[in-house]
Amino acid sequence: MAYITIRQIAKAAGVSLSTTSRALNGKMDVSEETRKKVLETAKRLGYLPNRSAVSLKKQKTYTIGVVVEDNSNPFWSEVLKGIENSAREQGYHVIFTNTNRNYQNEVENIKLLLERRVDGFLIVPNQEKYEDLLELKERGIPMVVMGRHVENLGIPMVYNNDIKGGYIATAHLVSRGCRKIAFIGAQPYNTASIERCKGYKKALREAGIEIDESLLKISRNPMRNGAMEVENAYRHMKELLNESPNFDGIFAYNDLMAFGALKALKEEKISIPSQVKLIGYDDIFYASIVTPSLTTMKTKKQELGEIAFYLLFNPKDKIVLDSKLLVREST
Amino acid sequence: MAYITIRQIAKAAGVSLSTTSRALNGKMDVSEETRKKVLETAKRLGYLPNRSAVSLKKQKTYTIGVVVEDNSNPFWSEVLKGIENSAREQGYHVIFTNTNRNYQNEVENIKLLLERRVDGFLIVPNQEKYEDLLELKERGIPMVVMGRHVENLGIPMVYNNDIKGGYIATAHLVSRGCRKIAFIGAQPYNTASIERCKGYKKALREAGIEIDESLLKISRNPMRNGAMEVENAYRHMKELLNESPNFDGIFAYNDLMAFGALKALKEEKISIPSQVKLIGYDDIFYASIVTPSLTTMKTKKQELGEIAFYLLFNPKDKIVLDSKLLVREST
DNA sequence: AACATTTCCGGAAACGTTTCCGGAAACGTT
DNA sequence: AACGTTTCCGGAAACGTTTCCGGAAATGTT
Repeated sequence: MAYITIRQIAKAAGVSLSTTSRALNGKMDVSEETRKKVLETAKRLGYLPNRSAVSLKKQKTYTIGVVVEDNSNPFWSEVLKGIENSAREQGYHVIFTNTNRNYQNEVENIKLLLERRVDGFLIVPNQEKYEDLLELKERGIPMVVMGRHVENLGIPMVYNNDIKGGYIATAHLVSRGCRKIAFIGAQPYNTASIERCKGYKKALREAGIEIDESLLKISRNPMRNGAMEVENAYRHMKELLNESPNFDGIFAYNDLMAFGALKALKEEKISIPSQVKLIGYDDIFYASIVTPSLTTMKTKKQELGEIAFYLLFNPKDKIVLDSKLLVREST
Repeated sequence: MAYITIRQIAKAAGVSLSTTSRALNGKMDVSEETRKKVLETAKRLGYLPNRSAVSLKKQKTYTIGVVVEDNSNPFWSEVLKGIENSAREQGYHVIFTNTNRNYQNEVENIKLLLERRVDGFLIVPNQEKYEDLLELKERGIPMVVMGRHVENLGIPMVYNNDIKGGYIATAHLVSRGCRKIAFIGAQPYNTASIERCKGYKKALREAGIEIDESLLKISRNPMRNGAMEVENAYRHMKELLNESPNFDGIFAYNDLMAFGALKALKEEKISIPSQVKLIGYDDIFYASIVTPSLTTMKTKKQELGEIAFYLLFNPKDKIVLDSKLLVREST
């Protein structure tokens, strides 16, 4: 039941507290003989250092806090996995928290993680408000923004080259013969969505296709989780089918939204890819499972997490990742 | 940069350390007047209690450790979400760790969480070895086993009624006219898989169908993540199609494995549900997305997590959850 | 007015570590 | 043999809290 303390080891091994500590921590000021004795009794008694005490003394918790919008979204699950892998390698633990895309939750989560004195923050900001991040920066706590491109904040970030990705995706649809391409976006403040849309427009311009605002759909509804993303895209698609059904291609913000579009198209018996071509973004695992399998932009997910962790202690301005076109049946 | 301590508040408010602490913690031995003064200065200085110090003193960390096989599996993602929701409500944080179904990782993760002095463990044991759990129990630390049925360990658990679920799933296939039903299982030591198989056999016996061992597939390969589950099921399916292709129904251990089966069937141009009917288990979100949409046993996922958390501090022998048949296009 | 009770407060110890500092013993150098 | 170095060790303070305890002041009781 009760944990063994360093003091008990000291007594059992017949040496002082400080010597015990030094022995356990591999410091130099201790003879080989006593070190062995201490290590042996520590093992025998089943000693496990109390990290709270160590943290208090060393002013370092070996814990990092992650604030993400929705961990049940497979994209973020993968990122999380990358973070956890890197963290474990370096002796860190991860406390992760969900915001469900709510600013107040974000603020609250950050506060609680500050009480834990985490050594760093990995954050996906999810509103257009950044006061909380700036306050964090003010405190001088290491932090990095993941998956979003927020300029002029002076906070290190790692994100996708979404403009380029959006461009490639759209150009691919064009190369497949599409001329009336719809874009189904996320919330208006989501930088990834904004930039994918920029890339989309660029590709259209280059192809000499006029941009049709009625084919642009931006989500204004909340999207607290993956199911709601699918649902939103589904609704957008239904609207589009009513309002201006003469499109021949769809670029969805991400795979989840592509799935929603897919569902709507299937219901209307519109065949893919012959009548309409569809491309998603992220290449979450299920993109290869659905029928027709989804053409998408493959992003680096675990790498994103790993790089984010790395950046925490080796800050750079930003690292931008490229995504790759992955052609499947839907285009 | 530096954090405010209780001592600084005391000085700023002109009261003693102990009074400050009492004021902040809502203890009774402090007048309304001084309490207000203390609270106000604490707020003004931006005080955030140091949880390491509190933990050390109170011998309680308000942290629980979760040890799970693979957090990127949507089933566990949902469970995790349930855990996190309950935990946050009660002022707890969650540190979760992945084992990738490796016993050594499990042991290592538990050890590190013990160093953190977590107040409780939520565990998905993933091998047939339970020494580590028993040792944990010995220590008297609250723990509960999730999603697995391990008898005679004296450890509280919450899991699915898999025998019943397997029975219902199989009976459903029978009621749809299937007579030659294959079972695609997980690893031989996975209690959930074992019990679903038991239910499967029971349903067959009751229907007067002889059990054909050649239609039983148990995974012996590692399944470190979701992709490998799909892959394994895919391989099983291919084998089955070679060895004894005269089946007309498939019961897969879970939805991921059902997806793998689906893929193989599609490749062989076997039409579902007309030629072969397919049922999965769990009702992960993507079951409704694939084509044909997947009939499955809907399990309580977030509830599982919530109950597991509840059980930690209100131990019962066990809680068994029922699953519900959800008929979709694949049967 | 004397006493008992209640209300409020401060001092100090404790939680389990790490680390600074000083000193004893052993060794090497002349 | 006297000195300076090196090696090893223990005492004690500190990290930021909570809580026990004793006591002063205020209040109530007769």
